[in-house]
Amino acid sequence: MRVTPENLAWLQSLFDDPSLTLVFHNAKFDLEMLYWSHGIDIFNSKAKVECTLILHKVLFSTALSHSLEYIGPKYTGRSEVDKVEITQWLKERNTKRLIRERGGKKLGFDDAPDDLVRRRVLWDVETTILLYGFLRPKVSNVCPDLYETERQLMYVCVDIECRGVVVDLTKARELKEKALGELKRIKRMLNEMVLPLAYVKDRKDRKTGEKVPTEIVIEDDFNPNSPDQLPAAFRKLGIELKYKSKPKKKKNKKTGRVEMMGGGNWSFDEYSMVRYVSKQLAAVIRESGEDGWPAHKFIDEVIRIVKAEKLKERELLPPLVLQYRQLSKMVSTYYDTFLEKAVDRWTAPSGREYGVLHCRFNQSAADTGRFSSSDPNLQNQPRLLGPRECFVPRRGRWNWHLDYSQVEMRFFCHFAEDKGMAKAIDDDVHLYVATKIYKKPKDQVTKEQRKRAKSTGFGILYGSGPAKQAETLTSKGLPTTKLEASVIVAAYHREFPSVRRLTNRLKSELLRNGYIVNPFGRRYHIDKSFSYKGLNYMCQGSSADLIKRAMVDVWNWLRKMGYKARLIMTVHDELVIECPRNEMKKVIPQVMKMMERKKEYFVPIIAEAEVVRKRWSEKESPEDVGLKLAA
DNA sequence: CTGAGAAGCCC
DNA sequence: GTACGGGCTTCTCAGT
Repeated sequence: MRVTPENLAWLQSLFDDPSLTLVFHNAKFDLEMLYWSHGIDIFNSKAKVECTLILHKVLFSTALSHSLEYIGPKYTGRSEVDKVEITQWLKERNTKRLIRERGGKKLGFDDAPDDLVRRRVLWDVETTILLYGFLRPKVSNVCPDLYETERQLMYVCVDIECRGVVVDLTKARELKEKALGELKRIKRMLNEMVLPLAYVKDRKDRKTGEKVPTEIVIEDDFNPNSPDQLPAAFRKLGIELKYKSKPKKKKNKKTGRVEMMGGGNWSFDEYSMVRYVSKQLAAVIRESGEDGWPAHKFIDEVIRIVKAEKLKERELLPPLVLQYRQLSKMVSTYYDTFLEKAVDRWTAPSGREYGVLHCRFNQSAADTGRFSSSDPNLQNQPRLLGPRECFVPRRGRWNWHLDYSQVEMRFFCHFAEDKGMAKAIDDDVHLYVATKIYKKPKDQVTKEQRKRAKSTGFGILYGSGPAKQAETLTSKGLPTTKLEASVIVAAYHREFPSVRRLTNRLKSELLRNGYIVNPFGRRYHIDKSFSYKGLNYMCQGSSADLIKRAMVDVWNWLRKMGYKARLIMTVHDELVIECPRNEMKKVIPQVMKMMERKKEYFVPIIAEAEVVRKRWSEKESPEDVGLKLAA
């Protein structure tokens, strides 16, 4: 079937028919395509749109995959034969040789014989319908409300993605040039230090296929990002390599097996690098990270210290490489991406160029139920460095960032039902935990002790033990042995016995049922060997489902009321609303109210507001802009 | 071209 | 006796 006006009209009529239920697998994709590319009005659909991907997701949040290919055969008994047929057909004809003979043309579905295409599409359609028949009754029993939230959330996502966010491309260009300049300077210094660089590597002989040790010489361009060149550079400068990466227990998404992944290579992450330099330099590296120093300041300071302390010149290698990595990351992951992906560009009267970034928000990617974001990912924009300077509100609007205050900790309190922690949650939980662990009054708890308590609290939330706790604390500049960490963790459990009760409860529930379920009805099937993840899934997942509920409520309310304010993004525990100034007083307090849950849980769940007038990097408090939000 | 591993950015 | 949660993107290198 082709895209013709008649066909589009027919599609629109389907959406307008209140007696219909339209079932898709990954409906969001189709809705977005129909709306964005073909102008179909999906938002006022009278027909009910359902999605088998989401049905599967709410029942099996942690499944390896939610794709039709994966779950179709699994639950409907349909074979993959009809589907594979066309893939096979294409594969046979898309070999390198055949493509070349054809003059570089790669074959697609359009080129395949009609009957193959038809069978392929029919497979999708029939499998989806069968899947719907299987999943929908289960969902109606298990978690109808959760599903309904996710279902409506599809429209919210489509709206957010199509609207996009505005970026200042002139600023991106400026920041990129600046970073490039710094990179040049660092590269010059590094080249001076390490070139020429020689190392030996096993290379496969073209003829025999044997591995032969081969000497490689880097004459004029050292690449700090190269896993081969970096260790060679360290060795050449006489730095003894000490630290190796550790393997991690992971579930292989392809095989579904639990395997040890990675590990065994020389490690040059920041944590290791800091340990290769004197403590004065280590302190600078840490401080610059915490405060987001500009590159030139960092480099100058590092050089100053090496001179002042009469350190060996080679100590410059680790910090310079770290700075090089940071800058190249900013350029390739952020500035370049903005410049490449921004669309609908325009030049303002000021002469600055702007554009719109349409990233994707995926409501079904994370095991816990959280949102993820990609193409580009808006959820990992650096907090302290340049990229946030590029994000600006639309004309005439301010961006309101409404974030839940310590929401995962609050759900943790809720599940543990710990009265002491509950009392301290609106004040300073970490300080409170410190008073208990160290048996000291508030005013005698040192900054360090609070830091340790905070880290321990998160460690517990993440299911970590003494070894990892010690590592984390040490990496944060608080040297801690495994033994010391185990003392702190023990003290934590001594003071908060409710936490052990909670983890035990989750564990036995997991062993009994094979899954645990959060207050919104979302199920987590977790491998027994990963049962320590249960607590985190409950806290992270409940937070995710709460904000998802709020997003749907807010979006529906804004539409109903006819406001111009719009949701433009979410960062896990934060909603961003672009709001015309004349609507702020009405909209923002109401949105916060819709996010908050002051009575439903063991502790109140509350939101806080900040506002962006010019750039994301310059968030202000409501008082700063003279807006008083009613409590 | 794809996949693995390492690194680093976010909550 | 164990063991830090959830994402995404970039780079390099090896093997297809």
